[in-house]
Amino acid sequence: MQTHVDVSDNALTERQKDVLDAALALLVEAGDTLTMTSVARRASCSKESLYKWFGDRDGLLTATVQWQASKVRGVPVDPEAFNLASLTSGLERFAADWLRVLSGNISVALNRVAVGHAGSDKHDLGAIVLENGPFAMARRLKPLLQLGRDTGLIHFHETDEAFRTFFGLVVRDVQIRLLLGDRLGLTEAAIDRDARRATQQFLALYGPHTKPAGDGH
Amino acid sequence: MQTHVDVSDNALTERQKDVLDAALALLVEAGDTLTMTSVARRASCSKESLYKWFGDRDGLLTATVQWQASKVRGVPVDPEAFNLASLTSGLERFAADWLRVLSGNISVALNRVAVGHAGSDKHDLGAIVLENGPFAMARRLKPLLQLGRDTGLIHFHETDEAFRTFFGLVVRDVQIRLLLGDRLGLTEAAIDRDARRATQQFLALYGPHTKPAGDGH
DNA sequence: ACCGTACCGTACCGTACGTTACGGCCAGCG
DNA sequence: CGCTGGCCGTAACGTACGGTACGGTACGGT
Repeated sequence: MQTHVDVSDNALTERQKDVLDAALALLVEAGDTLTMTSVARRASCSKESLYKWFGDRDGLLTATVQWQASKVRGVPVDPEAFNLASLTSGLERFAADWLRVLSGNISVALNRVAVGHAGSDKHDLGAIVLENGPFAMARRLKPLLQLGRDTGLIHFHETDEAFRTFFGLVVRDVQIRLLLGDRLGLTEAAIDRDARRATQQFLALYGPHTKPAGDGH
Repeated sequence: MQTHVDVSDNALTERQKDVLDAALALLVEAGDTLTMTSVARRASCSKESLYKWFGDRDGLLTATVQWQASKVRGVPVDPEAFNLASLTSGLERFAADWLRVLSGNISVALNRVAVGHAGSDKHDLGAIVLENGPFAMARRLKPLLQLGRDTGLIHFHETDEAFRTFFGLVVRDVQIRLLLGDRLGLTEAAIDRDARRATQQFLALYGPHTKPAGDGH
């Protein structure tokens, strides 16, 4: 007996993708209180199909999380002429992208259910979100950091330590406050400003010996 | 008709406190899946009493969160002879305390249920945890930061911005990873090291014009 | 001795929801 | 045309759990 549907392969019917998108929408609206019936109704499919495709409620949630994760992939940075300007803009773009994702409805909803199910779970949603959230971010950023170090633009011993500092400077208390229900409406302008500030602070700590940067004015 | 039990006053019987401690323990063990029956059994009290005292399940959870919050109060800093050393040690102590609380079982469990209930909630647990978590931390730290600025030891425009940067440098990805189920066993030594590193980085950004600090190796 | 109050233990009720089963519709195909 | 298989819609089942009711006990006040 196989585990019904494997999302890592693209073994998903268009129909099934539609169903998962419906589940995603409901997850955003209703959080973890979504019912199998509501998903079936929203997607205009039968509960029988839901159980045939995804096994059980947990399987549906897992498939939904993985489906969303598979949509966010990609966007690596490829460096040719690499200098301080491209490092800076790379960090800024990365920070802005990350803040945009974090503050989006979908990310907040998925992180909420994953946090709620963390640990005591068959398919451990927490691990999946962890893998496709912070860890994926680390994997995407580290090459840029190491390139910066190799070219002598920034200095650190542990890549992981540098990454985590950058993470802290970018995210700060934004994510936990959003998860706890604080509105904190991040405008596009505020995101760009935060991304620049975080990058300047990071460069002040690890970068060329400029004088330390303040809070951005 | 009043709302059953007011935790802000100490209008709690010893018996009721015992019940809330039992609920807290169950929350740590079982998360949001704790049932009224399980609380009654663990606390050796009747469900009738639970409903008389706390109204409903939500009221019990709310009272439990507030009860825990009321235990964490206090520990303000009072400055007499204030210099760079006392600012540094104040920041370090603060950071270490915060990391210790954050990584404790109780904090993780409470943040999990609060995140799960955020928004769609009668007694909005998310707001309560927000108030007693990040916001309380900000209220406790800001006087120290402002004292530092008044005495010319550090420089910033917005106290809130300075606080949030410190928050980011201290917490980094620790909290979200813990909430998502990452073990990440923080030893006492690691916490002290992180507290010192975060403080040094903060001072490098906002403080006296020393050269920027690295990641502490 | 009697009453009211507070509480425990437990049985009970109602309901929501996960899960399963069934009947009907439609498409592809021999 | 009739068979088969996949899917929809819906009804039904089982259960877990929130919430309530009730009998029994201890205790303080009068």
